[in-house]
Amino acid sequence: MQDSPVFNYISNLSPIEPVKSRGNDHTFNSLTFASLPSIFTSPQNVSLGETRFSLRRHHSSEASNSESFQTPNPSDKLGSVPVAVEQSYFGSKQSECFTPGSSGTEVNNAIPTENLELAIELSNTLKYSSGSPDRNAPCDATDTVLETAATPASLVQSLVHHSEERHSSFERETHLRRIHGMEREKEAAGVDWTRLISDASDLLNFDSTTIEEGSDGEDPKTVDPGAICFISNILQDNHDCMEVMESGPIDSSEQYELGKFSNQSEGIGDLKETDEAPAVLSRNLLDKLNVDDKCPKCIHSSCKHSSQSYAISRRCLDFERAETHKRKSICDASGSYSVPLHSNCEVTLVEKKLIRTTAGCDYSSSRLPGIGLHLNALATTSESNLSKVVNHETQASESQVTETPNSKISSTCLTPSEVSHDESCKSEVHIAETPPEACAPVGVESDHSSPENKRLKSKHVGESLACKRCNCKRSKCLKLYCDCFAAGLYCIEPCSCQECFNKPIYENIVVETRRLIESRNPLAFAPKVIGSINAIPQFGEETNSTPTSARHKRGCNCRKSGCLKKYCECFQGGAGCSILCRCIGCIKHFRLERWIYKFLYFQFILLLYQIEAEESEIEEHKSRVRKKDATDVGLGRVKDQDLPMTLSGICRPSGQLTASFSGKPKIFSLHSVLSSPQPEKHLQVIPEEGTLEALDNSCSQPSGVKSTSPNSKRVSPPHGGSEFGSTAWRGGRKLVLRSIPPFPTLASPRKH
DNA sequence: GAGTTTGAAACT
DNA sequence: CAGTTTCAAACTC
Repeated sequence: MQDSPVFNYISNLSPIEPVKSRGNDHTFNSLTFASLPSIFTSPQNVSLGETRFSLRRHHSSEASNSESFQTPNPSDKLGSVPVAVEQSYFGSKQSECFTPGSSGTEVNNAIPTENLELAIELSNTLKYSSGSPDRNAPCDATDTVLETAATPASLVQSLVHHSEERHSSFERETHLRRIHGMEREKEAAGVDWTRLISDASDLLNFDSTTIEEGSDGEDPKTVDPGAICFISNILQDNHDCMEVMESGPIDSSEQYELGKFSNQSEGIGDLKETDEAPAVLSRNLLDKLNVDDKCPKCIHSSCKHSSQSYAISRRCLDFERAETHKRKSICDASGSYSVPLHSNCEVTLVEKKLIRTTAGCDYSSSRLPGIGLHLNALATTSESNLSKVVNHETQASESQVTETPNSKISSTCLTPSEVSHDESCKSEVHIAETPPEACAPVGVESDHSSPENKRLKSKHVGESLACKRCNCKRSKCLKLYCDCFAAGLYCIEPCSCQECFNKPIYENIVVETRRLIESRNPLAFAPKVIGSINAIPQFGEETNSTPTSARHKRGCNCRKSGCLKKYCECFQGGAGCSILCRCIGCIKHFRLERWIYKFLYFQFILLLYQIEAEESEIEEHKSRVRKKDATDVGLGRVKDQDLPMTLSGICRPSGQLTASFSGKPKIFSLHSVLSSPQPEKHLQVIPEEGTLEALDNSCSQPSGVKSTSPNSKRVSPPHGGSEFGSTAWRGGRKLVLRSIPPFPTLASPRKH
């Protein structure tokens, strides 16, 4: 094929020049036009770049870790993913009850770095471990993959525990060296580890092409949303799992956790909890991540645990820091130890425990009176569920949930994601009880200096994700403008809002307003970013290779930001833009678009190839006809088959209308193009300004047969066109690439 | 820190 | 439903 003159001709064309887009700009983005060879790349090839990216990221974080270990620098951003991961899972350590000015500062700086690396290792490893859909059990001893995952996991556990115990830096270094050693082993493992990274890159499915295309050698921190997406993806997997299991009973492991922790909290005390917590963290994290792909099959505890952990993690983003902040206060007040919380069960129970144990001890002067329940949770709260989950605290729970104006609990920090969880996993309702400080990011004191708040907020917004600290002035925090209100949260002390009505004392107003808004838009308070690909079935997406892909529920409408700034809700939510987006100039648009580009380009090549073939055939036929005409001159006989310009000469029966990529590209009729329904707005073929576009305009006749003259004579094509134009008119035929069939039919060629 | 830009939400 | 206004966050200087 490559030796054919057609290909030589095609190779001389240059139809893939960057084109000026029009209309829906993200539809035709030159950046996604692949070179010819890449047309035939499989989705796996697409992920190669992601793999490279992931590797790059991996090494980058690795280097950063080493460096950070030697010279702990709290201001070091350490890359984007690490920050998010670290802070989501290990952030609580940063605000432990270190004595100010003590040597703990150094430890405090170093530990998160370790955890950071561990988190990366863990995420990659566990993602890998979840990559096999055949796995039924999380602890299959024969699964070497899982073994690979388990080893660093145990190390993580060990390390976290060590860090919790504030071991010496030498010991930490030893562990780090062990990790690095393991990593080298894994790298030596070769293919499997590469797959792991590749899968992890899929996990980091925030469209890494942005980085690849736009910035070689650019600082990884530009991909902050990826960190968010990373977490979201992890969590979403569990969310998916949770959805499968949403109506299941509370499983034994949960009860076990509950009971265990309850026993701890009741029988052993804070000190014990402190010692156990890091290990619990590790286990929970591992369990959560390990169950990623088991969900469809498992009816076991891991799933429930997973669903819990999802909420845990999201909640950890909110709570851990605040929790430590609160605990710090407790420490200051009572001298007790901090209790890192990493499970929602634990959160709940320890929350309650703290409430109980600190009853009468007003550890936070900033607490607001009122209920601390998410509004959605309020609507869906079931006493039976409450009693089911926390039957040992039924009384307290219900009283707090229903109405506790004098409760020490005042506010809620359920994330939007949890809103959905409230409905599907009502066993978590009890977790809604949260102290108001829960929304305050760690390290941010609850002062009211608005600018500082603002700055710090922007600094930590990617870290804490759901900690809304609004600054509303006119909306009274009763409109969706208000992040707190939109997230279903009451405004709390760190908020700098004015004339705020989004407070428990105005509960009726808040509820009523919510109801009003929900009447207009039932999904107004739903999570803006949904992470499951199943939530938005999309054509062309590699559903098999992409486990999850966060998407904005409505898509963005960005025009100027290129969807690369936080103005973009997709970007902000760590989600790649999707087919739902109406954004203009988005350079990181959903991979579907790239798929379309490739498809169109391939179509175009096939079309040219066919034209060339037909052309030679026609020329041959013409020569024969001329000879015949020479003999029949004067008779004026003109046969229809002698007119290649008629529709019949161009088109083929629909049975031949195939865009099949297999077999010889013999017939790719324009019939489907010409007779296609109203072309989709953003699927018009506009490879080059002034060429096809002009053709498009000139060929807007629905029949598309104007190329035949009234007297059945060939119509001379216009001259002087571009390469494509000349091609389009070659042989006296006008090629009308007015549109392509609607994409769904493209996605399923069997329909043709 | 003030002013500008941006895009979602709200409104018409 | 489309266009406009309002709003608050993000961003710039």
